[in-house]
Amino acid sequence: MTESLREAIVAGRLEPGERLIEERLSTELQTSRGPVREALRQLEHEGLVMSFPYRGAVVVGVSEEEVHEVLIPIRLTLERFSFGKALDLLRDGDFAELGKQVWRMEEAARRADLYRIVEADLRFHDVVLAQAGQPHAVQLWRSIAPRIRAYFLRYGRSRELGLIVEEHRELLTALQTRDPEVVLALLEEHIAVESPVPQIARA
Amino acid sequence: MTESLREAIVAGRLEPGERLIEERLSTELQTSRGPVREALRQLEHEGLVMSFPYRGAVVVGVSEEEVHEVLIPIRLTLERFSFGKALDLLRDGDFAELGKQVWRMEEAARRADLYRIVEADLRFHDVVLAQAGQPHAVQLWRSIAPRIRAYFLRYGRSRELGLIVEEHRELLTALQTRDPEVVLALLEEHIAVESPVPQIARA
DNA sequence: CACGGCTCGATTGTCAACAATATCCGGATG
DNA sequence: CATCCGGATATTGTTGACAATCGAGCCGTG
Repeated sequence: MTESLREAIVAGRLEPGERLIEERLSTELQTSRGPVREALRQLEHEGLVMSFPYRGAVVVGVSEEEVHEVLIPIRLTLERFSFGKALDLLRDGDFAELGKQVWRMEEAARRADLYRIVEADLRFHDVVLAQAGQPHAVQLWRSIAPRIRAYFLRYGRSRELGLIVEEHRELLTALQTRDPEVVLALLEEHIAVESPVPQIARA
Repeated sequence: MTESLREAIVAGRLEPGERLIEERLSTELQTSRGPVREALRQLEHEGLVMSFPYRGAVVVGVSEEEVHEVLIPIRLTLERFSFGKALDLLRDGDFAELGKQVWRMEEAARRADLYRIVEADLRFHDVVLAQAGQPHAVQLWRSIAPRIRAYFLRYGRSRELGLIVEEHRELLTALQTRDPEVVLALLEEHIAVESPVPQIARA
């Protein structure tokens, strides 16, 4: 139910700046104000909404700059760490799930369905993150992922959709080797391409 | 009110693993279950608590590894970006507030009061972050800061307390020069010392 | 006409009762 | 004796009513 609100924002049906009134939402979503409040808090912590005491909540956008300079670097930190941890913990069922997401991406790429590609893309990463057994990393991942999703959908990258599929296919086979070197190298590159100017000072 | 719950966890009066029952908390805190629920959600998004549907909430700890490999690197990303942004935006009032925090740290260092030092330390950084005008950066900062606080208080660093004060004094004067080079160099070092092994691959 | 205070409508915050769900424990059963 | 089923209990999820607060518009006053 918080899901449908999130979708409305992420998919762009609700514009940044738009007010979210609890009572209106509760009637639209066929529930009472309690659950709506919790949903709004959830979205607030996913950075999709900002709220102020006694003044309500508004939809918030993501600047390209913050995506590249904050969200993507944080994502890299989280994934580097978690993929390394997950390597020895992934089981057959997980690989099956990952394969399923790659397959979904294929299907979606065939139809040029950006929405479903991004969905499967993030789900792929979520599966690995979740298996790494690092509570704070998952928690933070789930906090930033929706914003990245919103950004990808709004400013849909020009990159060939097929490339995304291919990269994940490679990532999956790399994971199956359980070799940190290979996996982290691929991962780094996969995420970095979306972050034009890494601002790490070079000696 | 969520403040007092947070304090109890951060200061270690509530051990990791301990259950948090809404009704009990609501009577202790002289309020009803509604606000308690919201507080628990807040703490969940600060990573101090984990909760599961129909099964309640428990206090969660922070592993040293996640602090060094996840929280501190993320903190670095956030502060590098935000300090740069804030440089041109800090006003006299802000510098006054920063000076006040340095003064508080002095006082606390004199008494070897780790709690108040950490409090003023994080407040110092919050002031700058808040002025940078980057909503996602502040939001994420406020999400990770409490865990860092909990970690510092629990595994109080061995570093000389006086050093912390000195570093902030330098940081403040650097900020007043509004020179990015100087500020970022100091900041990088200040935060890095708490992160023994930066895992950035070096060529 | 500008401005400060006041009232009022809209909206969020709080509360207490009720519904739904999970866990624990005892008893029947193979 | 182990195991599975069922009810009792503890706890969370939901709801509707009430209280507190904010912001806009009105009105009097300088």
